[in-house]
Amino acid sequence: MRAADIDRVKSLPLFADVGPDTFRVATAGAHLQRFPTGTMLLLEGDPVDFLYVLLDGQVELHGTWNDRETVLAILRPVSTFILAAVVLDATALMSARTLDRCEILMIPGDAIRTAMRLDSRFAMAVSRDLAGGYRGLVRNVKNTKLRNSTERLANYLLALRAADNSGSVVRLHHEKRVLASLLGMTPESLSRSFSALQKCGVTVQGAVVTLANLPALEQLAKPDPLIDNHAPRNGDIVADADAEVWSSEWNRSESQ
Amino acid sequence: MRAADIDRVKSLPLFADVGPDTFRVATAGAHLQRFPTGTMLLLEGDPVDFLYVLLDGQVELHGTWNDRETVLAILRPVSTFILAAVVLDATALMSARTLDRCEILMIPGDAIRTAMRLDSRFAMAVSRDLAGGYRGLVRNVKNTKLRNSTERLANYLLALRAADNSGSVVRLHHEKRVLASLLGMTPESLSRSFSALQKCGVTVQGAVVTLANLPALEQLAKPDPLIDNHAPRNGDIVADADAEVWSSEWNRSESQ
DNA sequence: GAAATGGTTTGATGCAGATCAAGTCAACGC
DNA sequence: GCGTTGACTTGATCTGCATCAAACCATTTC
Repeated sequence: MRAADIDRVKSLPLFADVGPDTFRVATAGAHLQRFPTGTMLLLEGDPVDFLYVLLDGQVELHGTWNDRETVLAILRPVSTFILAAVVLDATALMSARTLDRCEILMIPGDAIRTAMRLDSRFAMAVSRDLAGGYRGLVRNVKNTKLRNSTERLANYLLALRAADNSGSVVRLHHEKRVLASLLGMTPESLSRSFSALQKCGVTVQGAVVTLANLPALEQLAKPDPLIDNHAPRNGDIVADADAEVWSSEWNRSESQ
Repeated sequence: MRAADIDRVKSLPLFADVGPDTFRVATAGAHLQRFPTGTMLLLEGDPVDFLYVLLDGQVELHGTWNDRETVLAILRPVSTFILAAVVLDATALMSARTLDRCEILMIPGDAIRTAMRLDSRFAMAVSRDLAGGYRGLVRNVKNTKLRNSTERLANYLLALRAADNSGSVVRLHHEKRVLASLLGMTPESLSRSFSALQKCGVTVQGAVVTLANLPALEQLAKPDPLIDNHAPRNGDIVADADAEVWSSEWNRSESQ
């Protein structure tokens, strides 16, 4: 593992707060691995032996039932996943598949649990990570139960814009069919939702989306800090505690 | 607080593993309170100052957006809620409302965070609790995204049966309109889903539901251990680790 | 360059579930 | 008793989204 990679791992919220000794215990036996596109890293139902740290590429988490499949989250570097299963030493509830060539650090679950036992600061960091992931999922559930598909898309676009702090042009980070499943709709419906947003100044060219009329888009989307983590708090300063920082997608969607 | 109540709190997974000293720190300044039916304990957006432990009665957690409202979970004793917000010292993402007269222990968030810092075993217990809650929500998301409303109802009934290990007669624990919202449908649709299940031997009389043809119901419901926490693991012994134990509802739906 | 491939869009149609509106039933109060 | 209230059901209708099918378009492959 390169020194630069070690720094990137250390800079994760999960490890930011721990001393070098705990860091050594936690990452004992960790190994870096590269995977080609489309690799199944983990199948739902499998026992989970490692905490995964995505350093490069994209990973999709999905679930299946009765021949149906749905995308639950898409991860981008640097993020950890299946922490919850590691903490409980349980089997995976979601499958993980690489969407690109990926570079992933795999940390034995035992090492994580040992480090937690030895260092309450690390255990607290794990708790904070899990709490943030929990709240991300609560937001996700509210999003799907309270909004229709066009509203979800509109808010997704605003969240993208906020995350990449881009101007009026945002780039989609993944294929539209993947995005559709993530947003809980079919590719056809996504396509039609995009056209429905034309009246709010939204135009699409491949992966490039132009938001020409932000006020109109926001009026339709009605972003809400209690659902969309990017949305502005009504008042004042952002509390340090809300370093929870992430919605159900991309970066830091702590998983399982 | 009565001695019996202390024992009930101690028997929570969150506290089961900790020594008497940590328990004393954690519950310092805790006070027991009674609330009438329909009391708003917490409004989404409010800062969360206490960890709540429901000792008696039922509490509904719900979320709102744009004049729409949805029930996210229903808690039954003994369970804790809003642990995630307490850990992060953040504002609530869900509102909490009593459905009955309730008896609730309120533990200052500071005390919880202090106890975590002092005792890594307690911090690990918090992590396990949050991890279990996280996985409950993952199951919930899979349930809503992968199943239609009749399938969700069928699985709900099977879960009820398993939780109360009742025979072929189960009792609904709450009003049908609340159940409908929890399952992500309207009361009218719930009513029609119940009639749709008649062909699987399901009959309803008020809160009493009779499951006269379990095999048929299961064939429609297709319960899955990766969604429904009650569902039988395919093989052998249930791992201790899966003491995660709960789906998104009733008991132990660790919240926020 | 032609053909094949795979993602995306567009159109026509169908259906699950929401909405709107009565109607039923039980509990409760005066 | 009788009327009120509120939960639940039933029926008629509407609509958002899925499904099915074809067309489109960019890449890749030979």
